[in-house]
Amino acid sequence: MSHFGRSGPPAIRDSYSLLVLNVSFRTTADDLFPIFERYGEVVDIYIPRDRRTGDSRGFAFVRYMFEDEAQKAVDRLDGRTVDGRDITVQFAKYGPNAERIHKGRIVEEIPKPRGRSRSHSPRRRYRDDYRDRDYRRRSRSRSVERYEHERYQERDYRRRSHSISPDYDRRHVRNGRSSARRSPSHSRSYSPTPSREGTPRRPRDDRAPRSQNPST
DNA sequence: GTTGAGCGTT
Repeated sequence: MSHFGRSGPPAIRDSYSLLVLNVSFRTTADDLFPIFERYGEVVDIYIPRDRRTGDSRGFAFVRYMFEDEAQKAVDRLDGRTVDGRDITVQFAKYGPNAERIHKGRIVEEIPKPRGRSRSHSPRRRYRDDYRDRDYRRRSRSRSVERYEHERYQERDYRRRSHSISPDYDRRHVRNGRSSARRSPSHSRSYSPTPSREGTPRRPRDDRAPRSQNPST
């Protein structure tokens, strides 16, 4: 019983999740199993891996059945040296579901949030406070900028990946420009994304200025 | 052969 996740992840609601950071890139679940298993019964261990390379991202998730064992593992394994690197063990959380997760485990269940409790709306206060700082505009603006930047980098990266050397190719075109004309038909096939020709260069520019209605 | 803040299912 060394392979976890092969048979599918166990019940999350019945297990505590621990996040192990700063682990080696070559560290596997089998390596962490005997280490975490000593402090409690590990129900599942999962290590996210890159879809491109297939290597581990450097962190893993370990699930315990009881919080006592999980807490002990965090206190014992946190800061411990594994595979030559000092790992960081702490309780994990499921992103947006973190609200329902406490100490890596779901503490509250929200089956039907339909009931609108006007008397109980503590979250609304946070929203108001967030808006008061006017950070939403700045935050979104910056996020968009970063997103555009990442997209550009990804596109450029793929293009370069297609060619061995962009400089060489560019210089080659300068000298042997007729070479490209020699095979115009093949030039089409070399296009990685032929559909991009008909794609507008500024999609967000078309919907931004005209359709913008801040006050409704 | 490399890297190092983070939050998860092929």
